[in-house]
Amino acid sequence: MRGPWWQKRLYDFGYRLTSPRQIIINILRNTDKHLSAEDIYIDAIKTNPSIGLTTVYRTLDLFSQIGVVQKFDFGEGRARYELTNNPLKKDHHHHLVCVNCKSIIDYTDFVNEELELMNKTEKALSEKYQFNIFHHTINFYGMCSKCRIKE
Amino acid sequence: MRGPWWQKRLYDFGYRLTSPRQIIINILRNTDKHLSAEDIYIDAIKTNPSIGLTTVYRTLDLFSQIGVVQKFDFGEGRARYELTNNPLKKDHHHHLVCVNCKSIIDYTDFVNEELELMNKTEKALSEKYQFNIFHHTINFYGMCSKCRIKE
DNA sequence: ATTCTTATTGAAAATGGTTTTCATTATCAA
DNA sequence: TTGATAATGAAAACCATTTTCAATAAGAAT
Ligand SMILES: [Mn+2]
Ligand SMILES: [Mn+2]
Ligand SMILES: [Zn+2]
Ligand SMILES: [Zn+2]
Repeated sequence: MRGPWWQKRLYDFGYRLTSPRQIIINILRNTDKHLSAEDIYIDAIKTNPSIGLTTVYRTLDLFSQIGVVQKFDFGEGRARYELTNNPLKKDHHHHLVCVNCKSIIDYTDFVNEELELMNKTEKALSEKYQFNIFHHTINFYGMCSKCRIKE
Repeated sequence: MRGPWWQKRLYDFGYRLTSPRQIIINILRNTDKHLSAEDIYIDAIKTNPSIGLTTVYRTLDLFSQIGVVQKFDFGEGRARYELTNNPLKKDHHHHLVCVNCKSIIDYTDFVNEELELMNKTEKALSEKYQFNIFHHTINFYGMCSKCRIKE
């Protein structure tokens, strides 16, 4: 049972360890950005030109389901993905989204206070509404400095 | 300058008051749900069968831009819309989303505490990252009681 | 009330991200 | 090494949303 945590995750769910899955994980491990399926595909074919975009979608779906990656929709008409435990990233963070150029900033300011409140809220909500809560998102939407200058 | 606030909004931006726009507003005024463009379209053609789905999309876009409606993406592959000042709804609220059946609950528990923290965070973020922040979202994702029973 | 400008509309076609299909290939337990 | 079957890639299908364009209607000017 040696190997990275995400391989254990695959194993536990009865999924196989394949080359495309390893390549995709490595791409996500080596970026601090929020990549789209196409971003990942373009990067992946540098390593193995025979990988299909379909497989990228399927893999990201699978990883989302077993909690290895998180899928986000910031309202640009395409999903973006982030490795759950990315060594290059701040651990738990929230997002600041530019509605104009769609750039995304990970922030951790007040994140401890946020988390404390979110935990309290989560507890109350799960009781009151009988919800089993898995995770949460906090997004701020606005306009970045670059976009404001251009206007 | 008489008339509802959203009509003033149209006027201020130089847009015209049209029949489809009135119909769509009325649909949103009379629901406490989070409607998709198609939901609205299906309801709209009951009042005026000649309305096109294209117009529904264009109208919702316009209303989003001038702040009359809020557009949400809960990760189902389609957008949902909510009137900004809906008399049937709690004023400022956040969302609880079932990842299985996609049902959405508006909650206001701890919303004052949340808002207070969000304001503080917003101030810090807008300074630190030179962002002009317009609005925010808080979503909890989980599984509703009905879906949990079925599993 | 009538005219005129142009914003708005509806139908049809196009777009583009994502999913489905299906025959082939690769993983891994036996 | 073998067999069962999970995973893959290419092509086609899907489907929410956008674009195009000619016809219509809102509302300012007359
Ligand atoms: Mn992030
Ligand atoms: Mn709501
Ligand atoms: Zn920007
Ligand atoms: Zn549910």
